[in-house]
Amino acid sequence: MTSTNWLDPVEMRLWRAFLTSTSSVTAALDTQLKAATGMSIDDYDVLANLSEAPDQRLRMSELSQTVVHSRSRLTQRIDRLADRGWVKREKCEEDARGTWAVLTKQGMQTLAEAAPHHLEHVRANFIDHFTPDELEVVMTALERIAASGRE
Amino acid sequence: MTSTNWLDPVEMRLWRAFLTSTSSVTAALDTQLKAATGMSIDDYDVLANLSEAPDQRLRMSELSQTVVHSRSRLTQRIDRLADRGWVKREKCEEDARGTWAVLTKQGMQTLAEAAPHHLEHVRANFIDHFTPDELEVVMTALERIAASGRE
DNA sequence: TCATAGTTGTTCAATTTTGAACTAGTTAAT
DNA sequence: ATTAACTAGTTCAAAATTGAACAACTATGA
Repeated sequence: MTSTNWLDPVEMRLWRAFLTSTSSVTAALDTQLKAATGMSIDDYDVLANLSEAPDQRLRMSELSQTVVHSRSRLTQRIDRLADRGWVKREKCEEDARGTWAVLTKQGMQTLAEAAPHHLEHVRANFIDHFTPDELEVVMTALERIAASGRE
Repeated sequence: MTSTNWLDPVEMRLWRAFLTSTSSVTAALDTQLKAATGMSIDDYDVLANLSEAPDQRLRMSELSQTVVHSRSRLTQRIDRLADRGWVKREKCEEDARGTWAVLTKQGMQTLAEAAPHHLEHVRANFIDHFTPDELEVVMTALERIAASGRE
């Protein structure tokens, strides 16, 4: 630990704004999504990531990294999504320890129905608050942060 | 709902970066804070907000807004913080329905010990990844988002 | 003044998350 | 070839969160 611990006022404002914007955007979208579809924002996130993966499937461990879930948390989320028929598990041939999480037809359809509604809310609660210039800068910076978390 | 639902690629990257950076920064700091002090990042957030409030106290409802917790979630967090002796409740004179959450001496001290360590991690995981220019832009934008959530 | 509506905070049961322990399979090194 | 170390995913009990229901109080307005 160095001695330059303290945040100056601007840094503190950034940090606070990050914490608060994070929580409030997530909470708003979660509420809206649950009301409209019964799924949480984390459920949506899982389905959306699977839908874009080759063959609509990802290994449990890779998925757990991209949605930033602990392994057990993802196991149980996939259990619930499988109960609803939106996702299924398949054995992994290349590595007998592994499991694929696979988006089902029904999951794809549910996602397709949910998406326009949800993205509209993403716009309203988040995207529309940026100017085009800000959008570029914030995206670049947050991508750097996100990447640093994967090191 | 309008028909301009879909996000263009840049907007989508911003949204993804926000989701991922959010989760991974929070998760990293939470782990570090728990290891060092036994408190979660949400606990820290409550203590920090109380410490800066007049008289080191806030009404439950106000605190629940600033830390973006549901009322019941805050009730139970304060229960736990009170069990540890870091916070206490006091009846509110002006409004007999109300309760003050008050930071105790011991809570103040615990926070003071945790802060340098924690803020160092906030730097390492978040602040240090921005250039000075970005910092300004991102702060302004995220403050706008945070404010929109309080409307 | 009285009723209605709204606010504050808590409680409770159901759901979800956490984190350590575990099984099973793979990799690497000697 | 064995062994040791590592990785993938699940299980389980404890802890935390959710959201609806509730009791107590305050504000509004006819």
